[in-house]
Amino acid sequence: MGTEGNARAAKASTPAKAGKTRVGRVKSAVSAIKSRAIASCSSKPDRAYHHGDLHEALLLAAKRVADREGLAGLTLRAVAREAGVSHAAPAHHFGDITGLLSELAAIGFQRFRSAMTEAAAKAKTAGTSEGEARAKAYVGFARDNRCMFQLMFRAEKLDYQRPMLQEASIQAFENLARAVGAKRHEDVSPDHLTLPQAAEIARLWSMVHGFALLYLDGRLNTIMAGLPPGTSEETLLAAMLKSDAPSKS
Amino acid sequence: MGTEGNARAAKASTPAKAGKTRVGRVKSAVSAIKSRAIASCSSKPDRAYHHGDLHEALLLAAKRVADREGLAGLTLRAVAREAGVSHAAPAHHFGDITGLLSELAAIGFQRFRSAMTEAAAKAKTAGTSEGEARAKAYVGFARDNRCMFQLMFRAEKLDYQRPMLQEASIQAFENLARAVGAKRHEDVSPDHLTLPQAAEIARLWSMVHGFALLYLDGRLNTIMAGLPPGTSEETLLAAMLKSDAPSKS
DNA sequence: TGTACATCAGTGAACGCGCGTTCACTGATGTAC
DNA sequence: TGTACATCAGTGAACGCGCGTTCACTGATGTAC
Repeated sequence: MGTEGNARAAKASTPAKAGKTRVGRVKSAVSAIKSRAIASCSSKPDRAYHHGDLHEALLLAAKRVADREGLAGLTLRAVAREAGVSHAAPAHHFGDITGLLSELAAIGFQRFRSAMTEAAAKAKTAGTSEGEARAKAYVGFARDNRCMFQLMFRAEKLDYQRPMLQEASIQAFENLARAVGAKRHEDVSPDHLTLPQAAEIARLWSMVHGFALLYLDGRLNTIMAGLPPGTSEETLLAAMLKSDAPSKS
Repeated sequence: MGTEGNARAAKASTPAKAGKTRVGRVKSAVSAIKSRAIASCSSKPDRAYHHGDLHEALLLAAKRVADREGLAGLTLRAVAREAGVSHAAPAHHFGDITGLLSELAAIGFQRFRSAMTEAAAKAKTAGTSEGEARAKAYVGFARDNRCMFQLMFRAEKLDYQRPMLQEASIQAFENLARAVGAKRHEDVSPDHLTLPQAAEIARLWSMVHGFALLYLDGRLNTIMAGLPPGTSEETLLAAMLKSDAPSKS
């Protein structure tokens, strides 16, 4: 066992946090982002006193709780129940609820970025619009991972000082910036933006983010109600993207 | 008992209806929307055992609590404390926390709509862009009423079945639809939209809504960090709106 | 090979907290007479 | 004018709930010898 245990050797000298998180402080180091945690449903054999990889199991459990109970039901105790361990166990790994949520959100950002990158790659080979594919993947991720998405963009629940989350979210953003750069046939550096570049990033991001959130909160129903019956959100999204301004370079 | 030693004023006795909310059930009728509740900071004289207008006072208190403590701190007991009444009092007026939040959100939608309408009117007389004025008012409202805005668009906390909230939010939407119609020089009926009309409503709404939320959650900082120091969110918003597609009619 | 030992992941009982809800009660009020 | 009364807004004590946190403890594990 001790699949992660060796990480202990590499004592986390990350200056960010003091000793609250006992186990987790090491595992949540930047490099430790484990996207597999959520993606793969590991079939563990019966576990004994020592779980083996409770850290990952807790993240899986948290995802399940979020999907089932919503964000409000996502507590340390609920996650422990879901994972079948004592309610004090999660605190060992994540310190507190913010630690758990921040790591969960970090994994979410990773998967989010992958979803968009893959969609863009597929569009490229298919010869369709990369930007549109990315936008659809953005909204699709929000739809299929409702709670995860809400969590990722709900600053009050997260600690963006945690390097793991910070890095994951910044990478997702840089991906977006680069995509806009490609669209404009410019070399867009996220660190040095011109106002027109920033405006276009903001415009595309806001548009697709707003659409996703209005959709999740059911506010788009007000629009859908005025359209012919049977029209789907996908149709509306596609029409919206088509009506969007062409990139000016 | 009456340890508070406060005032009384007029009285709002009204016949009863059915339902959980004892007092509130009547007051929360559709027509009873009192935007003054939040707008005016009434300076009541000392009230006695009977408050006079505790219903309104509780809404005022709720707004203050939300501004100070955030959405998570907005509980029936906190509102009661803020208003200086017993913790059981709010249940008399709102039935439960959802009742209080829904009514608060309804008032928010009213003020929200007014803010945009007034901004558009001012722009009209000043000869500047009405649409841009509306968009700036949208984001400005979110900035100045952070928690209220979050509440208004956080479906999980609200009961949109309540007529007061339903009506207020629908009116806000119809206003938006009409504004888009004016921009397109078309007669836009929210009940019968063409797909291009719906797409433009969705595009503008999503854009401005997404911008507001990304701003509130601090996500725009990632963009701002790439711009010359001192650039404000207002500048970015203005640039974004300028880069937006001209309405096609 | 076996044994002794240090490590530490995970347990479970206990604690205090703030919450929503309930309910018998209090007392201010308007109104009927 | 005064009195009696019904109404009901607001009180405050009590209850149960789920939460996070703490901490002494348990026992599986790897390793040194």
